[in-house]
Amino acid sequence: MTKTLVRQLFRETEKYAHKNITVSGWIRTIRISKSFGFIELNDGSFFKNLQIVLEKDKIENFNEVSKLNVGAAITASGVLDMTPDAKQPFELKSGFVEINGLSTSDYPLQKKRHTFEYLRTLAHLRPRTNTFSAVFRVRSILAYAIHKFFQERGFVYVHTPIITASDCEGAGEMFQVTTLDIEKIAQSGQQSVDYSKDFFGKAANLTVSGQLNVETYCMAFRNVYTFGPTFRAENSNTTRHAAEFWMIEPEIAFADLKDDMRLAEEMLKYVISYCMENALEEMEFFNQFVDKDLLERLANVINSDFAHITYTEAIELLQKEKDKFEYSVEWGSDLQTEHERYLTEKVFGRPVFVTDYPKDIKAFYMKLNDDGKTVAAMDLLVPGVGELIGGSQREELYDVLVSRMEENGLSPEDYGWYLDLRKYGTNKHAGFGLGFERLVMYVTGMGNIRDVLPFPRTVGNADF
RNA sequence: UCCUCAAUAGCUCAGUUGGCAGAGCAUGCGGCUGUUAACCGCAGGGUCGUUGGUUCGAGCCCAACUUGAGGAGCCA
Repeated sequence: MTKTLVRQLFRETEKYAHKNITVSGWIRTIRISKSFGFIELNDGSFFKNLQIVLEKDKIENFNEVSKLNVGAAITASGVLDMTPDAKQPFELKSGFVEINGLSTSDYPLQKKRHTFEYLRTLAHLRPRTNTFSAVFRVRSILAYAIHKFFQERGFVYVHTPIITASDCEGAGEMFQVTTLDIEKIAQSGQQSVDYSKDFFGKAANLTVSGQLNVETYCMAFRNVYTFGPTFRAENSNTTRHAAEFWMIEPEIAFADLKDDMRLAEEMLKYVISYCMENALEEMEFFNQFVDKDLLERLANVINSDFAHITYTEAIELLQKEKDKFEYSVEWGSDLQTEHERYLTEKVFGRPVFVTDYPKDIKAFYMKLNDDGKTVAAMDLLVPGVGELIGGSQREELYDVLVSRMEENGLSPEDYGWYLDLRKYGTNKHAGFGLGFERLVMYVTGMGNIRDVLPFPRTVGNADF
């Protein structure tokens, strides 16, 4: 039996109108009267449901079907009827229903609104709800759009390692990876751990960033990107942080900070446009039920040029408005969340690049500017989410990089392979990191990172 | 890690000044010939997060703990 997908019915309606079709899916709602009834079927291929009409005298097992619970899996055949005057454009007048899998009366998803907190406890069932079906289809489409953007421009996709024995990169607390029996070590009472006995012969961790590794491939392929999981063991409990998240890190050779920002802006506009064209129904749903200004805001992002401001200019601007802030603003300290949001939401009302931060609050590998005080770094701030992208031009001068490492308390001998890149054919290069979940949040309007990760891992929570 | 708030039926919530534990939805049964979170009737469903305290009496007041949420820091 050839199955028709509900997506096809909506996308190529003329082709299926008045024809006999067979569909399979799960019951979202069921309404039964004495001699007829309706089933809303979702087959997973499309955001919207197909209404199936059941008539007692046309369906052999009507009584059995009428007792089905929400969540049951069925296969139904019949004629696709056009219903231009009804709420739905068409419906399936069913003549045959096969029950594939029953559900029970304690099915936890009701035909009503649930809180996101409750649905987080049902991570295995929540993709069956409207909101999460929309979120995770958009997540998939966005991931594809990112690959499409970079591949169309000749970027090489590099798989940087998940496990790393590199010393700290200053990007955050790391999860240790070990095959040592820690219970045995604890019981033995020994004072220190002999990592030479560990799997890799030294201490190893899960990666906090693929950047240093991908820079090596940048120096071979010129334009490269990573897109993979990243792990941070920070004890941070916010709507924007997870212990396991996905990051996109492009790196471009023979390029400076301006090229980097141009790339970031083009990429963001590209993936948002792609999503709005390819997830129409989902985006409309978000605009209606999650964030009323979403489509307008995203259209504004696509059509306007991003703003630019240097860190120093931003500090001057914020100092004039200091009454509005809880925290004071001083040159040399990092911008607070309230400052970032004020800049992007109130001052500019669109995405803004803040550039040239003081070197002391940024990473060692960032390009030292001619003033000797700032580095060629950029953060892209967006309304609603805050920092979406962080990037920089990299320090390409061997001696400067070594002294920057020493200033940051790192031993250059631990980074021999990284320094080699400055020894053999160094050139200006730049890159950025984009938190994929923050992008999904920005595009969907969802307010909590736990609701854009299929199975979120946060402090104290690794269920499912 | 810090600050604030919350926890009552399967879900979403109400519960007055400390005095009999409530509603809607869901569930079960019955009704209904075009429903759209269908509708109408009836029924079942509770250790009020946990532990302790104050009180004649605690869902309500107090303390600690647990869990969750929001904000801050850290960051992507």
